[in-house]
Amino acid sequence: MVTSRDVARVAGVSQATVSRVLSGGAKVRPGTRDRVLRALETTGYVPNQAARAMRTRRTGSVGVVVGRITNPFYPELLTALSRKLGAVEQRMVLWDSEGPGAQTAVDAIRQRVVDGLVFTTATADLPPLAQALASGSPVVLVNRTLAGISCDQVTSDNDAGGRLVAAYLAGHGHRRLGLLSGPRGISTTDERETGYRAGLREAGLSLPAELVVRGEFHHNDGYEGMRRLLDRDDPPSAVFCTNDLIAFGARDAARALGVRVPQDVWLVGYDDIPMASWEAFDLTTVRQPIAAMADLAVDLLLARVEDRERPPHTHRLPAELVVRGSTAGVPAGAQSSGPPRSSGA
Amino acid sequence: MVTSRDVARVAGVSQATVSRVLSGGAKVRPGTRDRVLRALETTGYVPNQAARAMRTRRTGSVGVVVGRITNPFYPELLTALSRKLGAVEQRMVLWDSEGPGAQTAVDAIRQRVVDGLVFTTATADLPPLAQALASGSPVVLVNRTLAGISCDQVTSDNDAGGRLVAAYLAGHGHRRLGLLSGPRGISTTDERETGYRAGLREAGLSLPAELVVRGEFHHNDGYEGMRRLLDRDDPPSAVFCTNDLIAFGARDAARALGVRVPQDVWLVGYDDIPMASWEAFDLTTVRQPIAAMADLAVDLLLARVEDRERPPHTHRLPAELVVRGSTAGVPAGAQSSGPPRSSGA
DNA sequence: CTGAAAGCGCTTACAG
DNA sequence: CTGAAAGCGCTTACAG
Repeated sequence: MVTSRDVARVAGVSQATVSRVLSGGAKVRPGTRDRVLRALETTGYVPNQAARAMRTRRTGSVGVVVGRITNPFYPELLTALSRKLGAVEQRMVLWDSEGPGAQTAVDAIRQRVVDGLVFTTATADLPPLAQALASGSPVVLVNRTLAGISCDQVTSDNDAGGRLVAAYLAGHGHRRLGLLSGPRGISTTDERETGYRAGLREAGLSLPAELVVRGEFHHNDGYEGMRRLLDRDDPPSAVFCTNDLIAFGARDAARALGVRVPQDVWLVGYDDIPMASWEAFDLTTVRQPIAAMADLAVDLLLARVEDRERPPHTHRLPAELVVRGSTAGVPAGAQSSGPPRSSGA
Repeated sequence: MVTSRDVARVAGVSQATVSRVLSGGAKVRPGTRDRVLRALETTGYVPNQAARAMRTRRTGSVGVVVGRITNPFYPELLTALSRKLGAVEQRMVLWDSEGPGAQTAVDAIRQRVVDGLVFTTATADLPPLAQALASGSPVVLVNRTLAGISCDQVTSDNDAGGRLVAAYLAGHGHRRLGLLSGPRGISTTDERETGYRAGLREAGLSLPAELVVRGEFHHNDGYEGMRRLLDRDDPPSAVFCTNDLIAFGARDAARALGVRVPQDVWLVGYDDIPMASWEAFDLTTVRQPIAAMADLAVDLLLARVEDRERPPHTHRLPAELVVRGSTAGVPAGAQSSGPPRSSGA
């Protein structure tokens, strides 16, 4: 393995000078620089990152904690984070938040393996996260956020997204509305639900408790939840699912029961993952600005690595409704259209 | 930040003794060990990984290069790799093979950021991979393999998988068969196609050139390819898609054209990603042993990190046919059933 | 502008 | 069994 000392010998300079040429910042006479550059070339030198990290206290790596890789939203977010990190020349060290991953990730900051951490699935009772925050480690939350903690956070405006859906459905004459969601206590879906309820209220509608079904965030939960709604004597004419995966399950349940979408029931999801546009689902959904969220999260984290004292902020980026075939109308307000036929299930 | 020197002072021993207690291997008198252990506890010491890496020339991290995160197979493989790496207490540094990721990953070995690299999307003309192999860096290929290179490789037996599909379809009376695949030159799908052709040949059947459509590996490629097959006067009665994503696209195309699956056409995929079992697709497919592949790949890589001279091997793990609703029969041989009605498209 | 030197925080021969 | 010391490969004051 070739070291900066080897390069120095070839260039006929001191090892420190090689380091200066590499760093770019320091003043080096052009002739000297050229000799070093040539020596760098001939030796094929690559700096030892471990040594550099020890001296500079910067690893050039960022930790990312993702969960539920089974939800295709996370691979999307992961890709966006990976792209951004590559663009700012940072490496990505990845952990799964299921299992001991979160703790290992937090340890990695103290071990000087990463400079900071991006959490994508923060929950209130995540001890490792609390520990990281208590020790002042650079941490940013993206996607899921946590109220009342001092930490940079990035989310899309889930409340506004839920309102968009409510306004859209109410604006198209729906009066009997359902909700399929995940467990409580998760910021994203809680906020979407809150916005949805608020939007319905403003339209003079309410969300009957019997038309709200909660499960986990899997396809099967949407499937079972939708069955329950459609098995009723008084099923909803439109159902909002707080993420696309649940909506896919719901769509499949409707298919299995012979209930047509959108003729018999409208379906709206949330996330706009790529599958949402597939023919099988053709799902109206709320699109999160994933790339912008990832970019901002990384920028905030790196800023905090440089300055741990900067005041933390929570950022809510706007989301937009994407209308597809699972609802049969243009967005409310853009054009009027009659209410859909009520469900025949 | 607390160092091993701080721990030593608290314990009243030398810094070297702290290091010995930490390493576990060295002999330390029980009383001394206890004092160090207590000091470790009270100080909350965490070893600096950068310093350790510099001394030991082991980073405790493995690089993983994944591509096409848009194909849900890769998140599955990634999860399996992540799980295995966690189990052997290795960190995962992730790069996307699209863009400069592969080169950055290879550089990371020389930079001593990772001890070795797992490639999941090797292709013959990947210069960074060639470079890594030429320099003798620890590298293992999983999923996609490359013939004629000296490197540990792990794949499922794609050839046998393709044969399974051919035997199954031929055994159920299909005589006019189609193939939807990706571009040539990728080991996985090439081998599946080869096996499929061989299996058909053995059953006395051939694969007409006009019933073979190639695209990329996206949903839309399957969609367009299936349209072309179904638009023919003489469409196939069964179509093998060399991965599930293509099969989903094909399924959606059939749906759009009003062609029923499996009544009008049988559909078989490859991978058995979780979505394959969703109602919308209910896809007969070939299941790859992803966890076993990931486990083996990591074991091989770590073995090579310890001994770069060990002879490389290519491992092919068995795959199995999973029968679902996109074909209307139990596996050939298990029970006889008549041929399906021919396509009405 | 450049070199000699210190030091980042460990591990591991080398003595004793 | 334990300590003093060397050294992994860098960066960055400190002199000059």
